[in-house]
Amino acid sequence: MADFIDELKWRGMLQDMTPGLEEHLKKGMASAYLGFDPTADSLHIGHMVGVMTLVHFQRAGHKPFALIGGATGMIGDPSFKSAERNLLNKETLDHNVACIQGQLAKFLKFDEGGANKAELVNNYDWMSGFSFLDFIRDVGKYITVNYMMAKDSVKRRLEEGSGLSFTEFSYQLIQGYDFYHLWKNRNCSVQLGGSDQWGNIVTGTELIRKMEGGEAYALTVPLITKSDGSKFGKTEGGNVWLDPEKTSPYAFYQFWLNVSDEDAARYLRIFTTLNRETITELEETHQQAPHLRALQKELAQQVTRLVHGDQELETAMKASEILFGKSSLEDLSNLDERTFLQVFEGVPMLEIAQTAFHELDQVTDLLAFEKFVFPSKGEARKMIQGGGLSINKEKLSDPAMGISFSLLQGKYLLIQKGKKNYFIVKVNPS
RNA sequence: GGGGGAAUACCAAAGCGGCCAACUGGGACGGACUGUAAAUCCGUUGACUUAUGUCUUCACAGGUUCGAAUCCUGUUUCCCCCA
Repeated sequence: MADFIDELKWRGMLQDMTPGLEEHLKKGMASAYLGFDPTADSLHIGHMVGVMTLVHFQRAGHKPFALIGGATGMIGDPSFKSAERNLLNKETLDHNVACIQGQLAKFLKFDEGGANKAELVNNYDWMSGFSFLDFIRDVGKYITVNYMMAKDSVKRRLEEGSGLSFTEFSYQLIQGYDFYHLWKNRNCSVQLGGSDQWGNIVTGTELIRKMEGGEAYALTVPLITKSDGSKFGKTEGGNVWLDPEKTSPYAFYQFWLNVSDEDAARYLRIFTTLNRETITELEETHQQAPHLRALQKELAQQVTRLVHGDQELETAMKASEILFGKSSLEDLSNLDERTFLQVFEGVPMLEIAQTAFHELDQVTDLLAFEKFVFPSKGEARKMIQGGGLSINKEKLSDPAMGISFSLLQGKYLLIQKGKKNYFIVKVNPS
């Protein structure tokens, strides 16, 4: 069985750790936790680094806890104060917790894991009944304000002069208490987290030592970066979510496929469980034939399969093939309607009555119809003249041409603006 | 409070009476090339349109002129210098 620390090291996932952690883990099965904020009903790929850290922890024979910040998520928003809103919020949180748990189950073994099966805990369970007075007396007493203010996260805010509410200031104490609670009740001796969590985590180990003289450890993973300096995990459309409703498996697959060469090798180490030899091999393959993009393909397939399963991966690959491969009108015609709709799921679709459709004179009339593809005929014309428009995969050359395209499945037209922008026109009989 | 300067399209920045819908760079969007990449090259970038046309723009409101983004007056905002 792989050694957790070694594993993280070669994967480039080890930022920092407290002394003694390595020895501690060598003694036998240990437990660690990592927190997620239930701010939405889905995780996004930024969370996956944390998830994978837990995965490696479990694969190394240890017991992972995924902590959902039900309590911290609740106090995070000061506008939810009234009892009524609070209750509503609780429902949302429950919903979010349930969704996130479902997603985590794809990565971690919750049921069949045996002694080191994963567990989900929610800090709402132990924080909700904790009175403020009890908290500041039993917990706050052990940590000095001086200590808390020395944290980078706090220091920076003070220096910026942007202000820091007491609530935000106390956050590290609450997170510290979570660690204490799990250490005390669940024998959880390690907290994992992103490098930005170092200060909060260490407050926890400090609390454990002060309150009970106990020993606990911290380990952080580096922030995921992109080689061009832009923020990881964002596309023009926003976050890349794990929820297929929010980010289609196709878009998800495409995200990974489009990762730069430099990033691909790193991401392969971080986001997949492929072993060292396999990755090294892929890197060599890539070196010899970079245009084949072996790294990206493997990365996209691995991660999409992990998150969405084989079925969805297959559809995503098929869709990519049709959208970007050298597909023709013939290939399109050969698709059955179900596959067609699946491939073009999420593509804007305009429904148009047959009578109205036949009244259109030129292509530009169609393209500017209800401002669907273009806001004006002028723009449509310019795009056609620039050679940037295809219908049913066949490039248009004359802006003044009439409409004489064969409808796919007798009712669809596939309009393509540029390389990646698709639109579908559906002609309805009647 | 006194003196000087500036406001131009998504951003930056030319233009200083007609040749200006406005140079140029960036960005954005297309095309070629390619690896659905990078780099490079090309095109488009006020609106409607395709006629060698119309309309709306150069802080805002007026004025001079056949004609102004360009000159004059007032207003607003910003910058610099002196108190």
